[in-house]
Parts: sequence; C-alpha cells; structure tokens
Amino acid sequence: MPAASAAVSSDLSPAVVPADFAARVVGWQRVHGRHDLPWQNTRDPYRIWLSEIMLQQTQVSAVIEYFQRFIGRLPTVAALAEASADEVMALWAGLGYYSRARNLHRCAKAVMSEHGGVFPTDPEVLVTLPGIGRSTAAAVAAFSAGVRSPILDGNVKRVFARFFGIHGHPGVKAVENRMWQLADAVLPAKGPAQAEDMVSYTQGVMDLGATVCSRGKPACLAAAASCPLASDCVARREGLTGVLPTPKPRAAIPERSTVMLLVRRGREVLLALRPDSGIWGGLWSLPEMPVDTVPFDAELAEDAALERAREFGNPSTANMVGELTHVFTHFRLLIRAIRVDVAGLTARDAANGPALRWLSLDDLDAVGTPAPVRKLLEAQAQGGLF
DNA sequence: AATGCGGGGAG
DNA sequence: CTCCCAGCATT
Repeated sequence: MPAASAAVSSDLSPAVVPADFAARVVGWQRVHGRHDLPWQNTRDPYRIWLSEIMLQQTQVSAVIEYFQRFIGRLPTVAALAEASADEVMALWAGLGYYSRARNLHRCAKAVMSEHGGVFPTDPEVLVTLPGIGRSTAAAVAAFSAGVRSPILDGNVKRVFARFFGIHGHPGVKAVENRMWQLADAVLPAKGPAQAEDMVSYTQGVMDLGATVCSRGKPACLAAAASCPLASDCVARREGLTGVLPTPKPRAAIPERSTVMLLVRRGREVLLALRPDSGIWGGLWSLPEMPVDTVPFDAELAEDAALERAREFGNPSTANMVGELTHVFTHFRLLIRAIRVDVAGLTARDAANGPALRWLSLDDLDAVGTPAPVRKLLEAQAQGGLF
C-alpha cells in the first residue's frame, strides 16, 4: 500500500507516465467524447472564457441554460464590459459563487482597457486577469488557440488519482502539486498536430472524468474497453476505484461527556430507562449526572454521586471506576463511571417506579442496554475496573 | 496551508 | 444526510 509520501514523490519515471497517455485520451475523445456543448465548436475566447468561469465548481447540466441566456444578451466582451453590474448579476442569479460574476465583469473591462478589446490566449497573460486561475487560463488558451498548457480540475484530479494511484486528498497542497506535475508531463507532444491535439486532449481528459471515470461507479469496472487508460490504471488494477481519489477528511466530530452511576446493591446494579426519543431511546441505561465543572473534577463528582445516590438507598462509598469513549455518527461521547455502593432501602426507593430497576450482574442478558453500558456492566460483573 | 463561497445533483 | 462539481481569491 503506497504511503502518503509516495503521493508526493517527485518520481516521474516513464514507467508510470506512459508516453501515449495523451494520444489515448485524444483518440478516445474524438470518438466517445462530448462534442455538442454550447461552448464547443468555437474558437471565440470570449465564449470559451465565459463557459469556463461558469463551469468553475458548477456542473455542466446547470451551466447550459445560463450560458445560452448570457450569450444571447451579452454576445461579446465589449457588450459585457459596457453592461451594468445589475444586469450581469441578474444574468448570474442562481448560479452561485457570485464573486465569479463580479470578477467576470471586472475581467471584461480589463480586456477592453488593457488589451484593446482583444481577449488574450496566452495563459501567462490570462492568469493575471480577475477570476482566471491557472487551470481556467490553460483551458481558455487550449480551446481558443491550441496552446500547450495543462488544466487541473476535479475531473482531471480524479482520473490522475486513479490512473497513477495517488493517495491523499487532492485539496492537500503536496498532492495537488504532484498532480500539476503529472498534468504537465502527460501533455500531447509538441509538433504540427499540437494545437488540435490540445483541444481534444483538454476536452477529453475532462470528458473521461465526467462520463467514464465517474465518482460513483466508473465504467471500467463493467467494461474495461470503455476507458482508453484502463489497461494500466493503478486503481483499476488494484481495486482502488472505491477509495481513490482520497475523500476530504471529515471534520472532527464534537465530543460530549457524561457521568454514569453504577449504583451497586450487592450483586445488583440500578438501571434507568431512556426516553423513547433521543439517543438510545427505549433502552435501559445507567443513571446519569450533570457535569457542571470544567475541567472534570473526580472528587467533586464522587461527592455529587454520593448525594445523588440517596434517592436509591443508603450510600456508603463512591469511586471513579474508569472512563470510556463511545463514537456515534455525529459526536463522540466520553463516559465516566462512578460506582456507588448502597445498602438497605429508603422510602424513596425509586427502583419501584417504571423508569428504574435493579438488575443482577449475573443476568445481564435480561435487558437491552447500549453497547458502552454493556461494557461497564460486564466489567462490574467481573469485579474489576475496566 | 486552510477557508469561504453556493446552488444543485448523486449516492 | 454527505460529498462533490470545468476553482479562485483571500487570509
């Protein structure tokens, strides 16, 4: 299993970067790729740029209508530059990421004032314009002028992660850097066919990610012939399409804590019935105490436990017997357990009520208890801590 | 290096 | 419900 360091190695040996990578993608695109999207079949950098901005973090299906409407109303960069901010924002409304629209407007004005109204096709120039980053600059340059410059969007990251077996979330800088390195290394060869190949390759590597090397069930699993890269794709060979690309690490789930009472009367322990709604609804658990000191103070808690246990009998001793953590889907619960030994019965022996009962430690299977409570009870049954 | 930005679709 | 989508700008 490749270590994390493998994902960021700088090794670009030919063995892992097939010389015909781009050629395979190009050939596949011309037969199986998408050819009829509204921003294809043009070399107009304005239309290509507009589509690329709209497509940032936005799916193709959502963009199509917005693109048609926008072009219908503002068909040239000059028209966009002259339009009011209100009109631009109205055309964008509903697409999200509205800074894209503000930058779009600023960019059009900059093209008019700084580039004589001629949209640049040099990636190094494009990337200086508002809202155009490295990948968008490369896409505009490739589609409008066949410039040999790599894109790296979500589709490409997925294809690369799988084909090269790159572990680690692509949002991590080192992983992304590695992918940029590869994106440059696999580009179509320089030469007479470069411009047309760049158009097909740039479109193809995105089409591949969108239609074949999809996130859910990549088509290669059903039919290897559906992907031109299947024959030496690391993820396909090693059965890793389900784990690559590495998903974004989940946010740390919050931790809550509680104190549970192990109220002992000889071999018996007191259980409390949970309400039907909420966590562990309807299960028998242990009586709990509010935790009102931060940080937790064991001696205070033991004193409070002694006081609390007067409801259940005559308490003699209270001792922390341990703690354990139980992980739920949306939070982590730290459970501290305090054993309180009681003797005799009081007038308020609430165990006679419906929500409390005594249970023999020799008969744990008699009731349904949450897994962590079961662990506490089993430890009690064996007489020790846990 | 990590976050905010956003509405929508897929699983 | 979570994750992701033809990313970029800002901190």
